[in-house]
This record gives sequence, structure tokens and C-alpha cells, in this order.
Amino acid sequence: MTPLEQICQGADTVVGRDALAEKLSSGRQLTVKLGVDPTRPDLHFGHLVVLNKLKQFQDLGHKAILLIGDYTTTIGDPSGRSAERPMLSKAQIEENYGTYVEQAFKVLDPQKTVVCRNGEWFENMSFADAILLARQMTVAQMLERDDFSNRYGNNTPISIVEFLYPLLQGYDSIVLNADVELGGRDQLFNLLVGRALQKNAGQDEQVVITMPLLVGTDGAKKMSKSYGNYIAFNDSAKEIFGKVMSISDETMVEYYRFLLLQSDDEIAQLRKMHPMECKKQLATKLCARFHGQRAAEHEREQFEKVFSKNDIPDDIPSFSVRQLTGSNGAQLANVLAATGLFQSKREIYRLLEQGAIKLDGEKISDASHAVNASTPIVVQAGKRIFLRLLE
RNA sequence: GGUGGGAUAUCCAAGUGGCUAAAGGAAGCAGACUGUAAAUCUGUCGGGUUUCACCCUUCAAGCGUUCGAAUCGCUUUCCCACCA
Repeated sequence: MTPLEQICQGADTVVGRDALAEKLSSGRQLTVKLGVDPTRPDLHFGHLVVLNKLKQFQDLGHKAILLIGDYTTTIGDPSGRSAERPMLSKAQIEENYGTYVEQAFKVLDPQKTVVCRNGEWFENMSFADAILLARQMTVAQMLERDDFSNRYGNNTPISIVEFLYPLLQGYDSIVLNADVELGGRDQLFNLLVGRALQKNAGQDEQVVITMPLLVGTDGAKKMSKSYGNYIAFNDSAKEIFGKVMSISDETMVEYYRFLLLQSDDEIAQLRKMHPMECKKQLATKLCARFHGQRAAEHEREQFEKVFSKNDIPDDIPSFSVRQLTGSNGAQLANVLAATGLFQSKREIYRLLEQGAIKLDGEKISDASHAVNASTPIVVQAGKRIFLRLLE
């Protein structure tokens, strides 16, 4: 595969493909920019898609710039939004900044990555300069953008500041003199603004590469923290494995394609396997990427033990009945409530009613069932909650 | 500045004096079926207790009218549109 093919693989859109071909074959080290806003403390697999792409450039010897939008975050990117983003405090942003970089380095090579933040230049920008920047775009151009025009049409507010966001992002490209900028599909507009601004500034227009948005674990919406359908870099091995196993078969194919960068041929091969096995392999590989091969295999074993053989996992929390309730014989509902593993006591009653609670494999629906854990009892509540009761 | 509209539980959204812890979706959770997939069906879905019952808190906030308020009145806060 040529570098060009490699770079374009999996991409959603490439604007300036010819220029890209030229740049790649020039032998020059290209400046490749990826901007992330530290809005949340965690990176998730959605970010992985685009980080993978940046890594490819890095592996080809180009200069990867991870631009942290600490300044732009105070505005809030309107992309793909149906409402304005809430403002983040400076301290919050600062905190997220640190964890972002640390997590991004789970994918990128820290030695070869340039990290910078756009506060470096925006904090000292004068208002006059800002006005000059704002002059370069018209309201009509801004409204071309889908999310803006939808919001405008639906009477949802659009703040003037939100119009500024793409301009700032574009300005970043001028400062960095970016050859290429990467982003998710929803970033297309912002990235194109960068091209326009660079052109006005007499620079070469950056090549814009957008990556598809990864669908979340629900298989419906894009992966996003706010939808709660994400898998985070910082999730435990168990969480990563479990979450991957719960995705749908179609979603699994996407994950193979965008997270493990499998080609269509490779995916066709994978499809011959039983989807269950195929998914276990996916989960193991993704798990290994963040927690190492050993942990990943351990999770696979645990998974098979619990869900295929209906066994109980090795590592489950233990509670002493005596410590929980002050006596060594107590009513089941009270004991469970005292573990703190359940939302409320009502919740426990509901689970009992619905036959979701098993003691040593035996279904119990009586809330006042006397628990006397003279020998340890294993409690299972629903599919996922396990605990052991001791005297 | 003027006029009109709005704020309901995780989200969307009904509800204009008692039968409302609040219709209907969606998400979630549980059960059946399975491959912890999808689809489907069923149940559940504010909290507490001595749980087939009782009690407490909730419909932006505060005050008021009333035997009784998410529903009526006043004040406040926030939001939106239209006209300037």
C-alpha cells in the first residue's frame, strides 16, 4: 500500500487529495494537526479513530501536532450540537488538559508528538485582531452549515460566540502552518474554514481529512460521553471487554474497520467466523491495546466463565454480614442495601420481585429471607452484579 | 423598547382545581428467548418504611387563594419568537 492509499483508507472525506499526493511524495516532513477540546476528562474510542490516523502520519515520519483547544473550549464547539455547550471553568479545563495528553499518549508516540494549546496565542490576541479575523466570514457563510441552519430554523438559540469558533480553529492552522488537519466528520466545516483563512493569509491551504464518526455501544448514536454510549481509554479491562461484547454485529464490523484498521478483505475473512467468536477477538484486541495482552486474555477467560459457563467470576467483592448489619443473621433486602451496590432499597425490592436475585444460584424473591452466612454465600443480582457474603 | 409564547421526572412530551408520583414515547433496569448481538414479548422505571399497605419529596423559585394546586393569582429568575 502506498502512503497515500494508507492515509486515505477509512477516511470519510479528503479535501485536497491532489495536494496531499504531492505533499506526501515531496519527501518533506508534513505538519499534521489534530485539535481536541478538553471538554471532558476522558478520551473514548471515538477519539481513537482520528488518533489512529494521526499515528499513521507519525509512523510515516511526519510531525504530529496535538493541539489542545484550551482556549476554544471556553467558547464551546457548536459542531453537531443542537444547543449551546455549557461553559467550563478554567480549572476544569486545566485538569482535563493533563489527562487528555496522558491518554492520547496511549496511542501516539510521546517522543514524536508536539503538544501545544491554543491559549498560547489567543490569550494575547487583541480585540482588534479578533475583529479582523471575524471580518473574513459572512453570516450567510456560517449559516451554510447544517447545525447552524437547523438550529436557526428550529428557533434554537445560536450565540454569536459560536460563530467565532470555526474562525478560531482556522486561525490555529495559520499559526501552526498546518499541511494537513484531521478531524471527525462533524468537523468538516471548521476544517474548511481553516483552508479559507490560510488562503487569505497567503499560506498553502491545508489538506482536510475527516474520519467517520464511530457509532456508540448502543449501535445508534455516535459515540459520545453525553449519550453514555462510550468506551473510554481509562475504562478498566473488564469494562472495555464487557462493553465491546455488548455491541451489535454491525457495530462490531465498524469497530474492526476504524479501531483496528482492518481492510475490507480482512473483514470479509472475519465474517466467516461465528460472530460471537469474532467479537471476543475484537474485545481481546482492544482490551490488550490499553491494558496489555495478559489482562485482555484474563478478561476473556472471565467472560467465558461467567457468561458462557454461567459460572461466577474470580474476583468479586466480599461483604461481612456482621459488619453490614451488626448481626450475623439478617434480612436479605437489608443486607443488600447495606452493600451500597444498589441504587436504593426500592430497586432491590424490584429486583427481588422480578426474580433477578440468586443466592448460590437459587432464585430468591423473599425480601425478608434470613441471611445467615455461616458459610459464604454468593449473590448474583441481574447479569452483572456479583458479591459474596461472609459471616 | 413593544407584543406574544414557554420552563413538567434521565431525555422528548401530555396534563388547565380533586380519581396525579403525574398519560404516551425513548433510554435504562429485570425476566423469557439468545451469542451479555439484533428482533420480539412481559414487567419495571422519585425516595423511605414493619412493601399486596402506609408515609415523604417532586411539575423553574418564592408567596398567596382553596377543604384540596403541576393546574388559579401575584412576584422573581431563566429561555424563545415576532415587531422595532
